[in-house]
Amino acid sequence: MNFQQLRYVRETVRRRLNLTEAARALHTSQPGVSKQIRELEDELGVQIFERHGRRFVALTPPGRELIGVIERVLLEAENLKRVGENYAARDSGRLTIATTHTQARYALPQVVAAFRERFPKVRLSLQQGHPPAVARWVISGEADIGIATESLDHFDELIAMPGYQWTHTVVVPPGHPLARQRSISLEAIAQHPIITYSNEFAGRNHIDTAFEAKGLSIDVVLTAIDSDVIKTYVELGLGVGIIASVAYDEIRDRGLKRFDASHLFPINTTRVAIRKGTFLRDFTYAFIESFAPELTTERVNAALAEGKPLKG
Amino acid sequence: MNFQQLRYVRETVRRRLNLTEAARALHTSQPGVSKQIRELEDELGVQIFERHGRRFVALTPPGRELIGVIERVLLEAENLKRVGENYAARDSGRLTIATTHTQARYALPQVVAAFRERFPKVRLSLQQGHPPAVARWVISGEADIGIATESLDHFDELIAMPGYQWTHTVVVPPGHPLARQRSISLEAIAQHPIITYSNEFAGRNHIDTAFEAKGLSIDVVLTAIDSDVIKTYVELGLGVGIIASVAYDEIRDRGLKRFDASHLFPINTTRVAIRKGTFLRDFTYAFIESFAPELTTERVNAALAEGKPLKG
DNA sequence: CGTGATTACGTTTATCGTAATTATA
DNA sequence: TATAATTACGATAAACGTAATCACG
Repeated sequence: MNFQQLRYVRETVRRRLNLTEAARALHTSQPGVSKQIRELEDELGVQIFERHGRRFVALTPPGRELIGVIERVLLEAENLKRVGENYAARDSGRLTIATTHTQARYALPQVVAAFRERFPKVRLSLQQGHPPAVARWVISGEADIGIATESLDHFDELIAMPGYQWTHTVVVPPGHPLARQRSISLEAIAQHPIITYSNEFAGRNHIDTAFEAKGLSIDVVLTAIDSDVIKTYVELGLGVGIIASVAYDEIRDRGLKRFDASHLFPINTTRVAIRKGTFLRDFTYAFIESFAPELTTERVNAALAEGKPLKG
Repeated sequence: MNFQQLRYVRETVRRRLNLTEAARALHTSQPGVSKQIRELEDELGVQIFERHGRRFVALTPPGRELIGVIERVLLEAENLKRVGENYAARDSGRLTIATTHTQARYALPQVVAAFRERFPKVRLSLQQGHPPAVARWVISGEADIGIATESLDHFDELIAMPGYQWTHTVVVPPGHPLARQRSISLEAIAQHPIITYSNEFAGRNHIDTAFEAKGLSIDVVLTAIDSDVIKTYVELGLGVGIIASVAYDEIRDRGLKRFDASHLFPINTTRVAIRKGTFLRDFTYAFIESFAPELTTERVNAALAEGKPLKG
């Protein structure tokens, strides 16, 4: 039994039992993966994969149990490397943040800038996608931390910690009928076409539920994952924009009339997610704390210890 | 990085940083261990062991962090093997029970007999020692489960579950002054020499505290880890015996006068301990349940899941 | 000096990739 | 027939044991 065999099995499962894909993903040859998996099965004395002739069609019952343990072995093995790096090269390494557009564009720039100044040797990368993808990247280890407003707290494998809270803002172009009003209401908005975030993004749930609660039906003419896209189409007069308050820039967006909508839609909580059982580098703690000052190393560690029970 | 390297490091730590002993314990050569440990250190980029010249004198700070992770990796790797065996050979394998004399001699025989009948192919072994040793064997994985009355609930690495409760019995030889009495009191016992269990054994704590609570000083003339030894010396007239009730055999011990002492000393709880995070074979669950019927597979699993937080 | 870690080196074993083969949908 | 896993085999590299060396207490 060796780590390579376990990696092969894990990757094969992740690639939906396609051994060829797994081999490609791990930059190795298909026969090698095939042989190693067989040897692991021989050593453990059980089949992990159910085969129809030569095709992998499912995990066997022991395979289903094994895959959980294999994930844990590999997770801890990766932790070993991280502990090493944390001492060997305290201030260099790599930090991958999975997040959504709104966070990347409006909430993170200051944090990233400060981080780069403090840890110039750390290679930062932002992995951008919709919230379920953010969660998936963190779970698989492709990203170290995830930052998003939706869906991060729905996964057993993750620990989601509240980062900051925000509300929505309504924007309309200068000539719009609503632009003359002093304040705004859900009823007023509902009479116009709406442009806002796609499903599963940046508090979109909260927008829908707020209208539904008042029995209002709305006409969403355009959805985007991207506040800038939304603002662009609002400027073109396509509708009323509902965006995150942070996405309104006083200077750059002075062409748009803004209404505070914090009383109209529920408050949104943007969360920071880490995978349970992961060892975090010192600079990862620093990044999290810089993003959300309440999330100190101690508190993150406490959350990590709390959430530890993976599965019996 | 491979499992062998991790095993070498773990064993070296267990052997108090003596690499030669570690090599011997793992049936391999000293140079091999030396080289592999160095290669692991190179790969992780940190020293695990602090060396004075060529001697290992301590764990370095990263080493202290690594050893915990290494233990977990290897624990999970052993779980992989157990899962495999659990399916490959459902009813054969090996079960090692660490326990004390009293349990082995009086509480376990029926359980063992029933177990052997149900799982004839499982090789059973009893590892006998004092309670701290029992705990140590379970923690190190040398034993699968531990059964003892003392000290099992003092270890973070263990999950200790209440198995059964028992009380003490006082025994005296026929000619003893106390033998004429109908019942017995702590005050009466304290006037005679006492023979009972060694420290840290079979509720010895409870015996001492009961006397202390009444301000009685006692004269323990002989201690043993072994109820049979105690009874033998009581028969010889050396003193009053205080033993576990289960250790009194109505037939074999009819030469001794017995007093129930359940009202004199606190109730003792014998616990079953398993190491946190361990995968248990089906027959291990069966053994535990046979020993303590309330400890069903479900309850043991629940305790296992509860206790999972190892360390952040 | 004895105990204990490291270095040197040859043997053995395991791993990996290429090419050919076989089986499935 | 295209896709995908297995078998065969040769090249490469890793792991291991023996013997010799070096360093601390």
